[in-house]
Amino acid sequence: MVKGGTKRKPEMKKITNKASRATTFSKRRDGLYSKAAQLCVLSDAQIAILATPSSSSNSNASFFSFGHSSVESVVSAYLAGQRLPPVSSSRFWWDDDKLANSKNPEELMEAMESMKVLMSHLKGLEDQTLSTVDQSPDLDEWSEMELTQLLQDCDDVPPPPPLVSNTDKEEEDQTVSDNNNNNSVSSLPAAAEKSLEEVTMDLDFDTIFEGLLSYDDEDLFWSDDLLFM
Amino acid sequence: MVKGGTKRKPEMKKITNKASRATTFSKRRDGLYSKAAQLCVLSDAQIAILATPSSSSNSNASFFSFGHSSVESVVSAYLAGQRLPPVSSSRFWWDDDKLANSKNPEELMEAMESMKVLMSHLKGLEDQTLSTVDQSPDLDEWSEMELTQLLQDCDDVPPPPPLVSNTDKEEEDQTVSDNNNNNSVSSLPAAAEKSLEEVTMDLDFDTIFEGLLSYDDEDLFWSDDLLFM
DNA sequence: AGCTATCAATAAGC
DNA sequence: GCTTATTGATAGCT
Repeated sequence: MVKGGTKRKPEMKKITNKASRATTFSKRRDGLYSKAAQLCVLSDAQIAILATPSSSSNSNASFFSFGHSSVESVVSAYLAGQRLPPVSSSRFWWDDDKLANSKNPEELMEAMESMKVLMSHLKGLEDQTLSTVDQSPDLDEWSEMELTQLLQDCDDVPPPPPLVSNTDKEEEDQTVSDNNNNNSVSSLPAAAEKSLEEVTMDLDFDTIFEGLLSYDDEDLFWSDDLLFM
Repeated sequence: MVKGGTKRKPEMKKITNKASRATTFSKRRDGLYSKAAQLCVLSDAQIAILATPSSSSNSNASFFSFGHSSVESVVSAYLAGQRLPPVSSSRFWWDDDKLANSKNPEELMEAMESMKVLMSHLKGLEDQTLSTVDQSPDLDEWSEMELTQLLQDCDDVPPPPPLVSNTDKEEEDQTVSDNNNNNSVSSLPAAAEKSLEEVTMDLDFDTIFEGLLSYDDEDLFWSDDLLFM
């Protein structure tokens, strides 16, 4: 039969079939990242994209960053996003209303400490991997090293339970520090059980590269700002 | 003559002509936001995009958010991004290396305070505008109210100068608290001099809507999660 | 800002 | 995952 040609203008509403929805999300997200990468190269811009699939999906949230952004700022934002309960209305715990309204200095200090610890670990992570990154663009190699440390660090960083509001509508919501919760859309401990290749996939660095490299090689341009990747 | 038809496959490298680069950035950014909005509707996903044009451009950074994200988390992230010097390698001041390595409790507390003030003001902003938002989808109306407060708040929030690293290569870099610095890519005080419509443009809420509404009306679907906008 | 010829993204089917 | 007809995005022009 014809392999294409049956394509019709899709209705702009939520795709009911779960498998189709996941496929569409994956395809279109790749397209979105590719577009963003092109825009960055053409216009010398900085772009960051955070994409979280619907909670009924099995895939994890992925983060995309391009331009001048450093690796650790990407990972930092990614990590920070991971610390949320699946259906929280605020994307980062420091956006939480309780924290915004808090008059308790200790609570604020605790939040700041959590952030400091997170950043310190990310900084150490950077120092540890910098030499490998600079000499080779081999993603799998340094991603493995980075992620090993990343996942290790994650267990060491105390999450700030009093700062994360309990979501009103999620009955099965457990504590943030529950490391064995596989139902979480994108908990790091769950991710640790996957192969490192899969985790790298979730970070979508390879998707970014595929998108860029799919362009004709002779047309491809690497600016200094992109070389750190 | 023919109006189209001269299009050729563009080289994937930085566009040298400044005007063309700005045009391309604007067009492709709109396309990117439109794609993101479609992906959100089709796949029930949450997407956030932060796009900063090249520093030689006159246009401001814009932020895009869709899905479950609340308005204030969008504005919060937008505001936070604005507080950076133009060519800083870290996107948010709390990602700064100095802060990450700091052993000074006062410095950390100061950072936390800045963040708290920022969030408190954004919370108050939300309370003030909530009634207007709920009853009407008229963007210009509540955006004007919100932005008036937003710009007011901005002057009240003390920036954290010791926490922002001095960029190595920017000689003309001034202090962050210099409210009259028009060379800043996207300083809020500079934005305040524009009409409120233009500022709203920078926030790109209307672009988002245009993108969605350009679809055939009968095919358009509004989920509950989108109604808050 | 608007137009249209090209070219890229992708929905449906293997 | 791979393929291809179709739809959508957009470069160059005005």
